[in-house]
Amino acid sequence: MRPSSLKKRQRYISVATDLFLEQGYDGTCLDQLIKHCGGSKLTIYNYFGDKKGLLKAVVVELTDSLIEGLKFELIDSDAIDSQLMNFSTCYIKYIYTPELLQLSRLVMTQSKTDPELVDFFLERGACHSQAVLHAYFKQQIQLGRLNLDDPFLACDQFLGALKGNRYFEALFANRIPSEEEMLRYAKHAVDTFLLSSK
Amino acid sequence: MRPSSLKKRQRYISVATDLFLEQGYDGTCLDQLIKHCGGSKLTIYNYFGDKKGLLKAVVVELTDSLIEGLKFELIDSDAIDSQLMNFSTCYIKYIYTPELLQLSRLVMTQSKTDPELVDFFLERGACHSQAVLHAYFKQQIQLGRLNLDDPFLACDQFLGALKGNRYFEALFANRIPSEEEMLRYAKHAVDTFLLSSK
DNA sequence: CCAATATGATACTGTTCAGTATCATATTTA
DNA sequence: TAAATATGATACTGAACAGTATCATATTGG
Repeated sequence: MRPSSLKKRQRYISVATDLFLEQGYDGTCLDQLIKHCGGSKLTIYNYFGDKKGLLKAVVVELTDSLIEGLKFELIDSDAIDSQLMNFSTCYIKYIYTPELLQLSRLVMTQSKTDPELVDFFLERGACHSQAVLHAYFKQQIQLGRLNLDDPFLACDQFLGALKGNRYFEALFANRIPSEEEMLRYAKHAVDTFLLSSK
Repeated sequence: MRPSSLKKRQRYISVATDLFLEQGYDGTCLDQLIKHCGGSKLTIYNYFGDKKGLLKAVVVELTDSLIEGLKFELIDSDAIDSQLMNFSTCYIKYIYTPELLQLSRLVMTQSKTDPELVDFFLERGACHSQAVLHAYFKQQIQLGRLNLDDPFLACDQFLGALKGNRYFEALFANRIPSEEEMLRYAKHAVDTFLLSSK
């Protein structure tokens, strides 16, 4: 690839992201991508191999970028209540990010044709979140600030509670709660969790 | 429609269910359906209008049948612990039913082209489960056996905890836990919940 | 500057498939 | 039984689209 082509490649990925998220994989044809970006099919096939390769590039890039949204500041001196609340609001905003919801639907449509893509997506999404929280739980247990029989399961179910049954309405029908509601969900989940683990 | 055609119509739905669940909506063509069932396209179009109509019929029938799996026996004299455990094991087996997972993926692929179908599916799935549990919670609160500030949210998050983060691995990648694991999940969720609400 | 190569523009190929058309045959109802 | 109608068998139409082919042009490294 030519040095001058790097930008063009990025632009393909960026526009393909918009199109795939908005119209789905099958709903997007490569001619449409070219209409937006210029270039030609030959170039796209040089860069990405085939349409699936383009999708993979889109998913890699987007998961990378979304994962940034899960970074939260942990102030050591804070009580566990506010630390958990901190994580939870961050997590709940993350899972309701419109792009993540669209991406989830996009990836799921590939579960039959590209299971590896689904695995990749889960690795960088659900599994990663859980690893972050799990590390925190184990730390707090060692510090004696938390008491959990089964930290892994506690983690799994606490994240489940944060999503709630409500999350499926967002995932399937794209109905996203207001930020105010998200905070309510987070608070309720944290309160309930702490009542059961102190 | 002829009286003698009712069976044939049922057979179309039944075979289409298998094909759609196994191969997806776009992955299934009507000629394939006819290969299995006999008949002809004209008949299919008479019965269902178009391919989407067939899908709708499949979803209606399958949600109806799946919802039966959520019936559980409630013994009044039982303690709330065992009643909740009863519901929870039933619920968790329900959500991990292979057909429901396949159906969920099938319906989600239609979120852009047929949002009404998605609403219908949510109504008969997630919303219905929540209504069942919510009714039970309110009853138990009135009986003074349960203490919840916000029964609706408690319900939402208890169902979320039962699903856990783990559920997404099943939904996206079709990795289904063993029955033994399901029972562990249910027990942990119930124990945690009761610790926080008594 | 020049050969090697990447790209742009465009047209083409081959396939898949929903939906339609046709006509002969079977079923129903009156 | 006869007219009306539903079905079966089959072929067809038209559109969509991934992937390929071709050739002229632009960019690169040596």
